Amino acid sequence: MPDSDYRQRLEQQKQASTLQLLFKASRLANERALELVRARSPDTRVRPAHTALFPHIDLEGTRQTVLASRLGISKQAVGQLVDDLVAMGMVERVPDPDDARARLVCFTATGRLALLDGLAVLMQLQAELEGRLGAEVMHTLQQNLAALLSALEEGTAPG
Amino acid sequence: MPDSDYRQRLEQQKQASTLQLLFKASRLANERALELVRARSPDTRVRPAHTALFPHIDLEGTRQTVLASRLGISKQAVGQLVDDLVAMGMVERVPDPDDARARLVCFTATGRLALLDGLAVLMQLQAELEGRLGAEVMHTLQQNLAALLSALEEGTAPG
DNA sequence: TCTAATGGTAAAGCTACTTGACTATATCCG
DNA sequence: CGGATATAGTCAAGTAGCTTTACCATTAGA
Repeated sequence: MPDSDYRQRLEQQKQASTLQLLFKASRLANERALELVRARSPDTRVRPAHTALFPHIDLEGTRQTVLASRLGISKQAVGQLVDDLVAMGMVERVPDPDDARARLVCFTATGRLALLDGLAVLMQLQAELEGRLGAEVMHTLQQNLAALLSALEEGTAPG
Repeated sequence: MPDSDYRQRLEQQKQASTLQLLFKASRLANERALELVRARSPDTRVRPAHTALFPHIDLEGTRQTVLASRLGISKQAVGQLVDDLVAMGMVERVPDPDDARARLVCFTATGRLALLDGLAVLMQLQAELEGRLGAEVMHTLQQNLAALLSALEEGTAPG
């Protein structure tokens, strides 16, 4: 393969790199959010994987299997994260009245406060980014990401 | 805290979830790409972390520290990935004529073919998504992601 | 009522990193 | 020139965030 061909393909790659942008942006945003959390409460033991769970826990409690499917991860992974959150006093597992196998993951009072605090961090970062990008870009980005997400979910579901 | 307040905050969270969309989309796209790779060559030992390196390796070779900074990960992490790729015969480490400490990571002939093959996979996925979202959405998504990325990089650099 | 599905746990392993400590070479400077 | 400091890379160990496999308890369906 001559160099010229190779270089040409590399050019194509650059054009095809939306997905790589996605990966890198995700990584960086994650890191940045973690920085903010640590700056705000340096002794926190809550990690992003935990906070990712938070918005999916309903007020009346949510089963772990439901959390797993909402997050797109295994129920065991959810179990581990919930274990951690229970140890931190953020959530508790209460028996599900409708099914003796199941338990509902519910926030404690502490957990709710932490949720709101975490929310504040996310909004801070979001506001920071919006300040640089403009509200419109931020808005269309959200729309397009949502579309991308559903396209990705569509793609795997029927297979 | 009354429930009504709590519910209201949750609504805010939903609005503030661009970043969570980003995280989830990134995860899914990664998985989808991996599926495609495995469908194409079931016995491959190359993983996404390896292929992420590929577009950053220049034709004339690239130092590991440079790769690390381009990818935003530690030089040790790059070292590990390059170790793997060397074992697979994809790349080789050649001495840097300008610096006896350094070595240049270069593609082997095998590596170049693998690169082009991986590129094809990425473009396939990209085309698949573009088919669902439309070229325009895909294009603005790329633009916006690039903007987001530079905003994120700006944010950490001066700190 | 037997069977299959579902909710969850236990244990181990894997990927993709990180940190800290170290060596070898290079560069700047008095 | 010599010495401090920076840089390229390696080695070893640890961590985060999952997964897979195996299993138990309960429930739902034929």
